[in-house]
Amino acid sequence: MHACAHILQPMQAITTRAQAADACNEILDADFFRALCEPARLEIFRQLVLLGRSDIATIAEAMPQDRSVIARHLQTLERAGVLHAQTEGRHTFYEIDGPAIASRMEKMVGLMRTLVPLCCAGPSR
Amino acid sequence: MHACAHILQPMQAITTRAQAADACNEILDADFFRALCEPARLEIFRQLVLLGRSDIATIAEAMPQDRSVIARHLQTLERAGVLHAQTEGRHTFYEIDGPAIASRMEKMVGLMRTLVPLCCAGPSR
DNA sequence: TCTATATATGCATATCGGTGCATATACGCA
DNA sequence: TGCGTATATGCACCGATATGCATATATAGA
Repeated sequence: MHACAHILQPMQAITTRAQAADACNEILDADFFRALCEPARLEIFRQLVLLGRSDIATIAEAMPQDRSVIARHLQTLERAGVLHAQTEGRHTFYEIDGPAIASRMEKMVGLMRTLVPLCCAGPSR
Repeated sequence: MHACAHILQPMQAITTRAQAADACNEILDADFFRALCEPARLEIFRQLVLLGRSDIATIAEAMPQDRSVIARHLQTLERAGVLHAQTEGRHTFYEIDGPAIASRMEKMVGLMRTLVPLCCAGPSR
């Protein structure tokens, strides 16, 4: 079992569809996906890639929407675990939480790989 | 370079934030996330885990919504690349496209891991 | 303390999307 | 061909949400 096997396989083996369905409830989070399904929020994410850790005003400069709208989108992304927020004086700085996102998505990849032999290979069998 | 390194690293090295931002446009698809952000569609996905390849009526039996609603959700999931559709006579069968989802998410994981040293470690530096 | 700035929030509005019903279309079967 | 079934689609309704403006709150600096 080599170094990154944890990416491909979940902690404890899933051998039945019922177990896989339970794992879906644990791993697939609607709020996480909802945070990333909005073009405006995806653009904010991209701006944070370009700018690195930045405050709201700096991010809003690169976008057409009102600052208050950007501030709310940033809150949404932070609550979904996509960004990390840090307040310093009057400024609130946001930063992409890359490790957290990668970790969540690794679990999803592991789940999908588990699903293949269980339910992606023809009818019930 | 061992077997699953492609999961952790993108095809060609990304060394600048501008390149990373371009990669975001390629890899992060709003439609894909939108398909999975709706609880009803996530439940359909879970039903397909439990049932395996099934037609619309079978899936709809396990859900409170009207069949037409389920049919539309299935179309949405199929267009987003989450499910695979196959019509046989009067029936349309849907199946989770596990390999496709895993492949997409692996790219996302690779992107996130690339992002960490570029823009998740403090302000512009 | 007073002022300017950064962010947060209440509110109204417009758009988007999920839902159900009615209906159309397509197919298998007698 | 005629009937029943499975799916697709047009339509209207309604709740959720993105947006912008006005305002409140908080903080740094003079």
